[in-house]
Amino acid sequence: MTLTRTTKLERGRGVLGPALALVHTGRAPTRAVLTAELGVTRATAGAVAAELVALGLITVDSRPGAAFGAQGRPSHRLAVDPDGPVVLAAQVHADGFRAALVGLGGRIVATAPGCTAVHADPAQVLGEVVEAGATLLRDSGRRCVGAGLAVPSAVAEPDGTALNPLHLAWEAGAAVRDIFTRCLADAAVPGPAPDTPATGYTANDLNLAALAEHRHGAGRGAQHLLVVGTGHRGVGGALVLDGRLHTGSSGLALEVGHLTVDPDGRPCHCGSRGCLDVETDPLAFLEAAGREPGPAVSLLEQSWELIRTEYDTDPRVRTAVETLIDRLGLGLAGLVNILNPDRIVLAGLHRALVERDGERLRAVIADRSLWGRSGGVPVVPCTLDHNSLVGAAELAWQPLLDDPLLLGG
Amino acid sequence: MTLTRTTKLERGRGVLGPALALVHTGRAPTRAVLTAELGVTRATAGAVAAELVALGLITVDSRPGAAFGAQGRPSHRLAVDPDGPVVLAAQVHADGFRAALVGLGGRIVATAPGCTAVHADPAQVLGEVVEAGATLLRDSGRRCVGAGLAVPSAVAEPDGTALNPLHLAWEAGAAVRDIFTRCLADAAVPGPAPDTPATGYTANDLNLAALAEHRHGAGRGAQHLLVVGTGHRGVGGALVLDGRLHTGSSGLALEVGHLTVDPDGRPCHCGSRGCLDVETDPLAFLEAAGREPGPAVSLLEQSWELIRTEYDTDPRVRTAVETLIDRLGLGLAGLVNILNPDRIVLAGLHRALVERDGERLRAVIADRSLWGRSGGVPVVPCTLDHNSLVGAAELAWQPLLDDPLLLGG
DNA sequence: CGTAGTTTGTTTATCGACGGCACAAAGCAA
DNA sequence: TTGCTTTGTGCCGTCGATAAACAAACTACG
Repeated sequence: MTLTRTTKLERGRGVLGPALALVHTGRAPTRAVLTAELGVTRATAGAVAAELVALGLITVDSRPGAAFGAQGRPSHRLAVDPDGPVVLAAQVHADGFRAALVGLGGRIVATAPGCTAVHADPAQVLGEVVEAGATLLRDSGRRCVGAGLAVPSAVAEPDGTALNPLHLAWEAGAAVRDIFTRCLADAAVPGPAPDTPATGYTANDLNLAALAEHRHGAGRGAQHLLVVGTGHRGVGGALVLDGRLHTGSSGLALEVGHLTVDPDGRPCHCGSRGCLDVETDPLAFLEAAGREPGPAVSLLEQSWELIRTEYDTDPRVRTAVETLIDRLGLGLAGLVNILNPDRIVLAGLHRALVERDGERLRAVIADRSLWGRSGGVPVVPCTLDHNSLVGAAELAWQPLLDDPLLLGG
Repeated sequence: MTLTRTTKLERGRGVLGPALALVHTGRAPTRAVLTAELGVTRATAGAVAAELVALGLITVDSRPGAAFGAQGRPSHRLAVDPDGPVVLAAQVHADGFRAALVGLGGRIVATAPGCTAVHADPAQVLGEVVEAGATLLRDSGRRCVGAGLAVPSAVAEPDGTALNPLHLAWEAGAAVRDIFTRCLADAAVPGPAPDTPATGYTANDLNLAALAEHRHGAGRGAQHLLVVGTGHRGVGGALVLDGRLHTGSSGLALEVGHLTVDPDGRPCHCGSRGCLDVETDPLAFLEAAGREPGPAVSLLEQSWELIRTEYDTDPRVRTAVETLIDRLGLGLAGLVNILNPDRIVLAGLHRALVERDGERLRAVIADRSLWGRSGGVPVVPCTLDHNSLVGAAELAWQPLLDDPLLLGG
């Protein structure tokens, strides 16, 4: 008696994760492409796709007429299941927070507008954040398989503490990841395995923005992606290597804010002068443009608005843009010499700078980097809305992208 | 009739490579440890070890009395086979070159002393290098399974051209890897597969030194290893991430020589002032110590000698050491902020600096790096002789470490 | 209009690496 | 001695994946 009928649906454990990742990032529109990308046979790719469909993660559009292709038998389109599970993503920032449900493919399914709730106690803030997310979940009626949080602070690994949550009035070293995890358990937010509470994945917001841009935005396809950007104050960096966030040995890599870009520049709290941090952030821009800075929280919006409306009319604005581009270019050149990225994506105020005068920025980088003359790194603005939020969702998806069978296989 | 006797010796394709790497780096002294490190069952580990023995790569010391262990059944020692295959490793530098045969475990089996042969034509130099290696091979009568070359120049990927072979009188952009491969074919130096010529793996000497130190020297066990060091002139860096050399998107990463460490310092050919390159190399040291620099080629030896003999007697030497340590510390702090390594290994002149006053260096780094106060990165001198040579051998071993069955399975 | 050619998808048989388990071996501790 | 602990091996099952043949769906072209 050999009734070993366990095959067929149990297939593809090893390549199941990579296959889901390919559909998730839009790099596998059909099973044929999936076959090539995974380097497996058509049989395997077909079985894997069937398994992912059975798990409710992707769809195969088999309707007659939906097939497409130039020659030979047409393909059926592979896509993320729009009715599939979601993750709870959240971002806290100086203005308050934002919670959202995010599906595979980085699609934001529902979002609760940012509520103002700056409070010195992280447990209270994260409690409200999770509560808002849980409400979204209940209203949507969808299955939740994880949760991720973006914070405006360096996050130490592997303990998940926030080292410098300057804008949140939290104490340095707050155990954000543990607190977030506890809040998720209190609100009974489930993780990938049914009926077990979600782990509270947490990371720095710019790091997560980088991850999101790499998978769904301006960083797609880059092997060594460098992301640099400002928030309201200061400058942060992130590196995505071979598709994974590089956070260094203890989560503190890419603290690029204190590269010297002007030996005679402003004094910085780090003790040096002319750091990237104080020379290319919104405050420095407003000063260079001769504008009175408004409330700290909206310095970034104020700078954006200024560049958008007065770049062509006010020469001081144009000069300020050029000054910041020169400083930023110097800093990026230093990073290019050390990291040798194949693409640079800029966020925050820096995004506006590259949008306004990308040629000047690229020229400065090429001129000041050692090997710049031969080639030159592409420097592009980021393209995703809410990239930190989408990045937080990526963090939550990761266990499933590593092993989709966690769902219930 | 089911005579499917193909099992048993064909076992362990997937874990064979990692297993060899563990024995190669000395992290698997017994099959029991191998079992734990690989995360497989004892049965698999045993079969894998037997396979590696059959391939002639490792030995299991089964002699009675050679077993050891605290409790329970004693273990037999696993070791690299001292009579196993070797690779041809070579290094070219300003003084000439050195060729060697290197066995698994980074053991130098035979070496030809450096001959002086600085010539403007890389093909001629590499021809002599390979000839010397081939002679060593013939004399030893051992099986050769690959070849690696270390050059004092940035090597561009994936084309393998030398971008700045300053000390070799070669033209920039020389196709070193191709030339090396051709010389190997001319001399009939075999690669891993029998009777097929070796590929001429080539990389920067400091990068290879870093790889060697990570696998067999001061960098063992580090996950994020930063190596910085000088040659005769200039400063180079290298990063080993999760056991693999990180060379950036085109082989040009870790060009750390042009970090600014003294805004008022010496002018550098890069256009800036006070670069790490010109502030912490042997020439800068000799100047700071008030010594007349000798012939450029031996500036490093001259500096070493000076530190060894006059550090305790001549206050100018001590001051020069401290000055360079302060400058180097500033540069390393910048790198720590960007890369967040868990260990730093110093080579060349920098090795002597950390040996003389490591405390001062660590203090400077901790003081100038953002998160230095909480922890502090271990900074240690390199420990291997001829680490670039051993690193070149690692490059040659790599295909076999990825799949030992290349040998003839 | 029909046939050839091309590419996609599925079915079936089989392979091979590894895990599980039972058992044997080799030392130490009473 | 008799346990106890740890190491090493033989046997079989299982699971992920391949290979190869077949089937399907469309284009190109005479």
